[in-house]
Amino acid sequence: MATGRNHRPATRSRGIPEATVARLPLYLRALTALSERSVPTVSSEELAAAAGVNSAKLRKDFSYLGSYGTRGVGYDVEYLVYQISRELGLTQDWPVVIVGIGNLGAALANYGGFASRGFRVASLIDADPAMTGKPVAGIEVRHSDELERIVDDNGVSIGVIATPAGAAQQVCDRLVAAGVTSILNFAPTVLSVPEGVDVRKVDLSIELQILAFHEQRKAGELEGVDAEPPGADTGTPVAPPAVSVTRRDPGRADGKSGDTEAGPDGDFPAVMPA
Amino acid sequence: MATGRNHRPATRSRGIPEATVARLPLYLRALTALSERSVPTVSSEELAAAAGVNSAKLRKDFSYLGSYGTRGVGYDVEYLVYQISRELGLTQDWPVVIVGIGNLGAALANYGGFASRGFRVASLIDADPAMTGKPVAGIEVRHSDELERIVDDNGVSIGVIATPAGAAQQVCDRLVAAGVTSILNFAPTVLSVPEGVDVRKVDLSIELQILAFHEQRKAGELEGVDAEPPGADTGTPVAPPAVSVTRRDPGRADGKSGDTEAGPDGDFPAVMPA
DNA sequence: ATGCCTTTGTGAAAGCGTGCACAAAGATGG
DNA sequence: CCATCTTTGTGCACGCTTTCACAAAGGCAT
Repeated sequence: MATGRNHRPATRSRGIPEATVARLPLYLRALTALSERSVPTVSSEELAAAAGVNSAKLRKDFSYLGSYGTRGVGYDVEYLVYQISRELGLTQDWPVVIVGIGNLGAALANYGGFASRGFRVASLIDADPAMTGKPVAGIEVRHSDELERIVDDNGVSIGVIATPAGAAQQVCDRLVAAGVTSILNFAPTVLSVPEGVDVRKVDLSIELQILAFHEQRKAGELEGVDAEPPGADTGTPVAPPAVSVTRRDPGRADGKSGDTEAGPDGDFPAVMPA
Repeated sequence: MATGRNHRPATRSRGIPEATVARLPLYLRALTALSERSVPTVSSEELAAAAGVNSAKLRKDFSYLGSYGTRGVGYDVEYLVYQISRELGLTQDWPVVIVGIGNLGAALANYGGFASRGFRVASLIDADPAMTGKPVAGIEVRHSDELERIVDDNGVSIGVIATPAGAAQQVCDRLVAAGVTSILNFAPTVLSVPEGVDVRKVDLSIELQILAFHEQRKAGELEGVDAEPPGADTGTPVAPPAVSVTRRDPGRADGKSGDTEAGPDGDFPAVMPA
C-alpha cells in the first residue's frame, strides 16, 4: 500500500483521518468522470460503487469535510469536486521535480497530464552528465549539481525520487536540505528524513510479492500442494537449502542472480529490486 | 496506498494478517541486503530499523510465521530469507504478462531485475498493431488478439495492466476469462472482478494528491493562509467558482484542461489522470 | 398542506492494528 | 553448574477504521 512514514498520530491534520484522506483522490476521480458526463448529482450509493468503496464509509468520509449533501437527493457533483479539490490542496499549483531520469523517470516526465491536476513538472534532474541538456518530454534534463538552485528558484516543495536505490538517500538529503518537504519515493529503500518531512513510497516489487502470496494461497487451498502444515514445527532451525529453490524456469542460468543495486539491470531502479 | 479489493475478512489466509503480509517484502529486502553482506544473524531491533518499522511489530509479524528466532541471539538471516520467500511464494516461478506497452509498460519490461525474484515476464502485449513484433527489452511485443493463447500457453496467473483507463476493464475481463487470478492495475480505474480474483492498484496520482494534502496542511499551520475555518458552514451549497482556481502559474493557458482518457497526453495512462 | 419516500449524517459497536512491557528462553562467562 | 545478560515471543490495552442501523431532513406528489 505504499505507505509513508508513520511516526505521527496517524490522525493528525485537523480531524480528517488519514484513511479518509487516502480515499479522497478516489472520490475525486469518480466525481470528475461524472462531471465530464454532465451528471448534476449523485447519491452516496452510486458514487461509492464508482469509487469501489462502501457507501457508509463514503458518507462518513464526506462528513469529515462538512455537510455537502442534500438528503433525499444526494451530492452536487460540481460542488463536491470543488470541495475535495480544495481540501486536497489541488486548487493551487505544485511545482514538482523528478530526480533520476531513467526509464521510469522518463515515463513519468512524458506523462503530459502531469499538469492537469495542480502538479507541474518544474524540472527533470539526473546525475549522468550524458543526460544533461537532453530533452525529455520537452523539458531539458539538468544536472544534479543544480538541484539546490532549481528547488529554490521554483519554490519546489514536492520531489519525486526515481533514482537507483544507492543514490536515493543522498538525493533525499539534498532535496530536504534545499527545502523540499514532501517526497514520493520510487527507489526501493527506506528513506530517513527529519521530522516534518513526508515520504510516500511506491513499490511494484512489494505489490507483486503480495499478489504472489495470495496466488500461492489460492493454489494451495485447492490441493494440498507444497502446503506444509502450518503448525509443523521443524524443530531445530535447519539451514535452508539455498537462497532460492524450486525455480522451475530452466533457462536464465547466467550468473546474475544477486541483483546488487546499480547492477546491470537497466536503469529501472524503482521496481522489483526486492 | 494501492490497496486491492477488500471484500474479504482482511485476515483471511490462515491467520496471517494482511498488514503483516504487506510488510514481509520489506523485511525480505532488508534481509537480502544483510545476506549479501554475509551477516549471519540479526536482532529484531536492527532488522526493524533497516526495514523502517517498530521492532515489536516486526517480532509480532514473525510470530505469525512461526518461532524462527533464537532468544538472546536474534534471527538467522539465511533461514529467515528462506522462510519469508517461501511464505510469499517466491520460491516458485511466476510467469507474468504485461498488457499495454506504452511508456510505463516499456519501463516495466526494461527492468531486467524482473526475473530476479521469482517473476518472469512471459510476454508483452499491446493492442496497437504498430507495436506488434517490435522488440521491447528483448521481448517481442505481441498483439492483444493473442492474449488468451499467451495466458493459457504459459500458465500465467498474474497480469499487469498498464493500458489507458478506457481499456483496462476490458483487458481485465479477458485476462480473468483466460485464467489470470491476480492483477496489478496501473490504470486509474476501479476494476470489477469476480470473486476469487485479487486486484492491487498502483496509482501515482493518488500518492501525489495525498502528499499535496499534507503539504497544504503544513503550509497552513504556519500562517493562516487560505485556511478557511473548518467548521464554517457556507450555508446553502453555492456553486464553485470554477473547476480549478487559484493556480498561481501564469503560463500554460492552453485549452487542454480536462484530460479525458485516451487524450493527448502521451501514453502514460497509469499515472496522474485523477 | 400533508404524507410518503429517498437519502444523508452519525451514534454506537465490532474489528484490526499497533506498541508497551514483561516473562520465558537461551547464550555466555566464570 | 549457576548467575547474568540479551533478546525473543506475546498478553494486554489503546486508538483508529469500518460497518450497522436509524433518526432527521428534504423533496415530491397528491
